[in-house]
Amino acid sequence: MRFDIKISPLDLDLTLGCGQTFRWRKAADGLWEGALGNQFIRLGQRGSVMHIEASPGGREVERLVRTHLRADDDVRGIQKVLAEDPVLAAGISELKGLRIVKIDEWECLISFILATYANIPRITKMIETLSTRFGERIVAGMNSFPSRDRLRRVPLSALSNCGFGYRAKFIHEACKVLDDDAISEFRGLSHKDLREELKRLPGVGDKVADCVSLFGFGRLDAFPIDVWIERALGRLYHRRGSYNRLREFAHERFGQYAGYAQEYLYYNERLRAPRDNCLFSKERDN
DNA sequence: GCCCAGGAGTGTG
DNA sequence: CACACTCATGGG
Repeated sequence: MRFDIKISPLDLDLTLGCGQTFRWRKAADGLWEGALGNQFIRLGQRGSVMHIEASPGGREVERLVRTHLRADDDVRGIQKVLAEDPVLAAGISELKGLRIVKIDEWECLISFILATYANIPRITKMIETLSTRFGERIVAGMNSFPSRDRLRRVPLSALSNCGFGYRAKFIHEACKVLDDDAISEFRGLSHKDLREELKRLPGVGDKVADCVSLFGFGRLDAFPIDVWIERALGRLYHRRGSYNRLREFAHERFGQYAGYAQEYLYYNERLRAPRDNCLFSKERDN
C-alpha cells in the first residue's frame, strides 16, 4: 500500500540518519527503508508531504509511522523554548526538521546495549546481524527485530558468534532477567524510577539508561551523555566533570526538552563541526 | 598498524 | 563520590 501524510517540520535524512536509530537505510531510489513491527516501510518526502509505502500494509501503518516520528510533538514550540539558550539557538536554525524518534522499547534496549563503545557503522551492522539471524522474515532482505521470547531461546554460543564481543553476554543475560511484562511495567514508572530499573539490567549504565528512556520510553527530559556530548558541553559551555554533574547541568539548562537539546548538540558535534568547522559558537578552544 | 567508538563492570583510593 | 583498569572488535 502507498499513501501520503503530512508531518511538519520534518527532515527524514536528519532524523533517520543521525544515529538515534539504526535500522533505516537509504535505498538506491532515495527512499528510506526500514521495519516498524512486522511492517516493511519505505519513506520519502517532498517538502512537508511524506510518502509512505508499506508491506504487508494495513490500517495500523499510518499510526506506526506517526508514532515512530513523534508526529504529535510540537517541535516548533520545543525549538522556540530551547532557542532561549543563545548557544543552542545558533545551531537549531539548520536542524529544524530533526525530530526525536520513538523506538519500540525492547528493540531500543537491546540496540543500545549493543551500541556501547562501538561506532555507528558497526552498530548498524550488529543490529542487522541480530535481525537477519534471529528475526522473522517480513520481505526479502528485511526481517523484524527479534522478540524477547525469540532472543531468550538463543544460546549464548550463537550470540557469541555474531561479532558482538563482550556485548553478547549482556544481551543474553538481559533476556533472562526480564520477564514477560517487565517492559509494560516500566512504562508506568517515573523517569527517576525507570532510570534506576534500567540500570539494574546487565550492560545498562548511565548512558544506555538515558538513551532507552529517551528513544524507547519517550522521556523527553532524558539527556544521554556520550563522548560527543561530553566534548560539546566542554567546548560550548566549558563544563566538565562526572556524568552526574554534566547531567544536572543539562537538566537545569535545558529542562523538560533536554532530549531534543541533546540531539542538536550531538548532531552538531559529531557530524557538522568536524566536517565544515561550522559551530554553534564561533569560538573554538583547541 | 594505529586510533577510536552513542560504555559498563569492577576494584581501589 | 572519583578514577583506573579491563573487556572484544570492527570501522576509518
